[in-house]
Amino acid sequence: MDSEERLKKQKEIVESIGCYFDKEGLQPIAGRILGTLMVMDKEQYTFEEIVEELKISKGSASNGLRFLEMRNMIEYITHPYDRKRYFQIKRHNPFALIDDLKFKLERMKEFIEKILDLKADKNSDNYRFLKSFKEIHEFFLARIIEYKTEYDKNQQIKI
Amino acid sequence: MDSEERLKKQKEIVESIGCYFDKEGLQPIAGRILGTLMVMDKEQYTFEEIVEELKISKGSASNGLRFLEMRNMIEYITHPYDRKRYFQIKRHNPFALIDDLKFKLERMKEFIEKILDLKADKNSDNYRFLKSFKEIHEFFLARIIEYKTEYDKNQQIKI
DNA sequence: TTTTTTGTTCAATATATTTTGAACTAATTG
DNA sequence: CAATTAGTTCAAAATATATTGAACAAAAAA
Repeated sequence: MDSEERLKKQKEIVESIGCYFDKEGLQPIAGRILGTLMVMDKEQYTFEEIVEELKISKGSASNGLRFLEMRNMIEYITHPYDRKRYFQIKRHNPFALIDDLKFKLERMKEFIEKILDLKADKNSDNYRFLKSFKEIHEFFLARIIEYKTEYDKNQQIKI
Repeated sequence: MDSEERLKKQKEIVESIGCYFDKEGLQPIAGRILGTLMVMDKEQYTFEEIVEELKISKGSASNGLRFLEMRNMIEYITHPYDRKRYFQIKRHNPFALIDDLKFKLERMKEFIEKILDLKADKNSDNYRFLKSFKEIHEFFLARIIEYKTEYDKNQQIKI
């Protein structure tokens, strides 16, 4: 595969990643910025390079980068005697998706507990369903920590 | 706690569940409908009852109910000689959140494989990070099936 | 057949989100 | 000090999404 063909394919993936994250609740431009930082061979982009690469306004770039930074998806580094910021994907939370599930499970569990508490009929179909639903949440929550530990252990063996 | 007080608290939870699902990408009205079906003591609502309970237009109710049905979050049952549809929360997929994670992990894994494949430098920081990211995805994916099986086994012992 | 019930559909309105672009700031360079 | 660099901010425009309400449809009841 020649360099030009690869570049074309990479830009296609940037777009499809953009779409994906768009559906996940990112702004379209934020999705494309993230895609660019993940996919392209260049590992660090300055503000101005993002503006050029994606052909967007400075305002949008500023907004999108702040958005991604706040969501902990990117970060920037700086160099001495250089005011530019070099943006790159944040490389230190590979558990993001799993942590996200953990958060949702916890949140949902809280809701369900309140709901159960307020139900008049503790024998109703909804009561029983929600109770078993809560138990599944607890079951998976209890294991998420285990899995992380197990994964870390596996990693150490590899090293 | 008297009945009136309980009702008030239940309606509060309906609102907070509505907000939560709103952030998760549901329409505000859909979130409230779902909340109502989860929280209130009444287990089945007709179209008209939803309209009254939430004080919304018929169009919104029609739209919200269709939306929730398509997302497999509610269902309706009917009775002979009765044209009304009785809506209730869908009680048969307690693994929804977990299945959702599974889907996301699979989706992300596909993206990452494509990205890795197209990277020019297989020794770059991003390449190595994304590779370990992919491995975590595979690790958890492999376990999700196990967990379901394990959970089902636990349930059978209980019964 | 006419009326009522139980909805759906769709155009218009309301609301929220994204994006731009111009004006601005603060630091650095000449 | 003036000019340049590297952005941020914010109001306005563009776009997308949600909601309403009126008109409609299909089945059942009168």
